[in-house]
Amino acid sequence: MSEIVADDLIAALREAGMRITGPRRRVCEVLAAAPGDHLTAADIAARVAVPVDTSTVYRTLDALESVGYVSHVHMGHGPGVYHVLPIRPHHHLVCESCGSTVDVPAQALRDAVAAVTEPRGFVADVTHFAIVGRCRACAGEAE
Amino acid sequence: MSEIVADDLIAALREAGMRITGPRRRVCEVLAAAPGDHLTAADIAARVAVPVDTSTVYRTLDALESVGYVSHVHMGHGPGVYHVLPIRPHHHLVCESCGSTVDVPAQALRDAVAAVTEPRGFVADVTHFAIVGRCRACAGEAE
DNA sequence: CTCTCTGCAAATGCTTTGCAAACTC
DNA sequence: GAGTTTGCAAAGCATTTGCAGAGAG
Repeated sequence: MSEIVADDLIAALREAGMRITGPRRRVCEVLAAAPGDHLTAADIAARVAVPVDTSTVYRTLDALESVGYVSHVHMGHGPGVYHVLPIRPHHHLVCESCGSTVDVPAQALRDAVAAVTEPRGFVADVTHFAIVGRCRACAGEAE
Repeated sequence: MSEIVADDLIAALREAGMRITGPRRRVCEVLAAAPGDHLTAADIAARVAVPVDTSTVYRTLDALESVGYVSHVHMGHGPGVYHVLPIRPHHHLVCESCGSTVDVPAQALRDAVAAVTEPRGFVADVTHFAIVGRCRACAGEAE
């Protein structure tokens, strides 16, 4: 029941007064089928059953984001990744060397970040950017 | 004496076996003349006395980065920014709304980030990405 | 039937690359 | 001179936009 299905996304779009089309449905299906994944727009375009134009993928992701069901994160240097909003917001640790990623609960850092940003009146969106560095394996190799 | 001057950067390039050329010297001068600034490659190209090609600016920044004198940060959605390595590493708070940035000492967050990443063997480079959100002024307007 | 959405193609913005000529050492 | 470095032009990505036609409501 806490699992998000394609129809939830579709419903949200409909409630926002948007039209339900084949391409949008297909993008929603891909997203719902990959609950924990972080997909690029190109990934989504590649997984869709019937081809959908990249621009449409972006437009659909924007729509889902505006409706609050999807968020995107900027990883290292590559393309941005999108995923259905997790129940628990999380950070992304991206290895600069091998590109692997690890998720960690956002709550772990939220307080620390707030302690730094709040005195300055800054409201941080801590999950919007990745923390880059080196994973255990690559950090080991380096030295 | 703790102030970095263009010649320090030049010297570092020379020590790394690189050649000292007019364009490189000019990029170094711009960087040294803006100690606290975060400049895009285009900013640097614009500030240089005699025109330097953008690709050369990037190549020079890469060189300086490899020598350890410069670092770059990815801000919100726009271009990356470069600056001479500060004595004290810092985070960048970028307002998604107005684009303003605030620097905060990295040390404030280092421990908190380490607490989250170290158990996973991840060595974070916390200053490489900006923390995005809304500055006091824009956060106020929003509501 | 109206208004939104799609696909295509082209444009954009940032950054990188290939290459011949210019310049350092 | 030998080997880097430059400027230029072009390519490379990721993403956005204009527009005419297709499709949803």
